[in-house]
Amino acid sequence: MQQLIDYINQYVRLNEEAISELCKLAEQDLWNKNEFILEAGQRCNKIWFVKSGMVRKFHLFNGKEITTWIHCENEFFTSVSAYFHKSLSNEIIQTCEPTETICITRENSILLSKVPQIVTFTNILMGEQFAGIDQNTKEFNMMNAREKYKYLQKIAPEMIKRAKLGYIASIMGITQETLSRIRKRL
Amino acid sequence: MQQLIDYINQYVRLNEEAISELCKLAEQDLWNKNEFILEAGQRCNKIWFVKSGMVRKFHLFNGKEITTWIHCENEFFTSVSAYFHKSLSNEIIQTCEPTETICITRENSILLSKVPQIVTFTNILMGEQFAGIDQNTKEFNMMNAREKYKYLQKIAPEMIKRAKLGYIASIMGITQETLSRIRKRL
DNA sequence: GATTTTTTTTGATCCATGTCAAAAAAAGAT
DNA sequence: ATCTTTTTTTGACATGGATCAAAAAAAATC
Repeated sequence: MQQLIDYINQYVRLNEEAISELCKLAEQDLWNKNEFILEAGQRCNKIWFVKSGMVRKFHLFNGKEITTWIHCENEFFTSVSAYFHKSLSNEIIQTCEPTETICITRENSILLSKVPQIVTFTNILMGEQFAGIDQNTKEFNMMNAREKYKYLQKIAPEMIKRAKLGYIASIMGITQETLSRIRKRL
Repeated sequence: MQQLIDYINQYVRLNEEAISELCKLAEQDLWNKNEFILEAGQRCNKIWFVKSGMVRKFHLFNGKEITTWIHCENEFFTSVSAYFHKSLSNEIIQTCEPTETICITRENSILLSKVPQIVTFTNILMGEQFAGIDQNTKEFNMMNAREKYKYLQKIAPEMIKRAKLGYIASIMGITQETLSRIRKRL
């Protein structure tokens, strides 16, 4: 739990009370490799934080798995569309390694919104993520495969080091054969 | 101003007081075709609503204009990264047609956060936009040029009808020659 | 540590999209 | 209405990345 507190402390100063509320309302989980944290068709009422390990978000398209992102230590993740639209998820979230997560449910997040520092943090986080996705989309669309790879190396080095070739290729929207060739003559 | 109120009313019920606050704090502007609403290097402390007309967001990359999105009537726009990071904008926002906008400055948005319905609306809007971008990114990355075009026709028909070929091609990350050919044999 | 399964690499070929150049069409200016 | 500028279309050719198949390497299992 300390790890989440440290992370939030980078953005806002949490006092005793805020920390105790957080400890009361955040839930820790332990997952094996390849376990499903969220399956398609489920509702998604949680936002998770990766304490250790790595998780992959993907969906099925014409029977094939399309990986959209991989989250490593100290990142938050959820099915953005299912969480915010309160709809059934078409995204699947699965661990890639043995993983420890900390999660806040929607209910608890409402309770936490009585703690001003948490609200501030949530707003900052939201803005960051929003701006981040906006940025990535823009950049990505204009890049060829090699440029995309270099960009990912810069913004997500852990993912590039640890994730399977096929997953990374899927995120980039190219085949794994092409990614293999790019890596060879980089 | 009524148009903005109507729009917000689709999501939350605004009472007399909320409406009067909004009218006091929202600013209307009129722009000619091709005017710059936001230039590169400026700070961006506003969120705009398109009352009529059309605006284009783009940035420069190797001296070339890369269009990232075009907003039509009843859409909100801002430089997401500059607004949320409070940084200098690398995005440029320009009108494509004579355009009427309504904007809320950051200061006024803080004042408006005393009106609970507005806060609710802001949160909903934020979630929508976030989920929307997330969705688009995912979809787009896996599509070929023709599929992207069909997708845009579905989610942004006005833009496809009214915007210049070159702008749309840029959003799609393809050349305008290719888009011209796609349109021909669609 | 040998065997099976999964993942990555390599090769050959094909196709979608890019590039460059020029013509045609449309929009804007006088 | 005519002329000029901008935008869109068309053609010829080049190329990045896809596809299919198979080999090599790495990881998991017994």
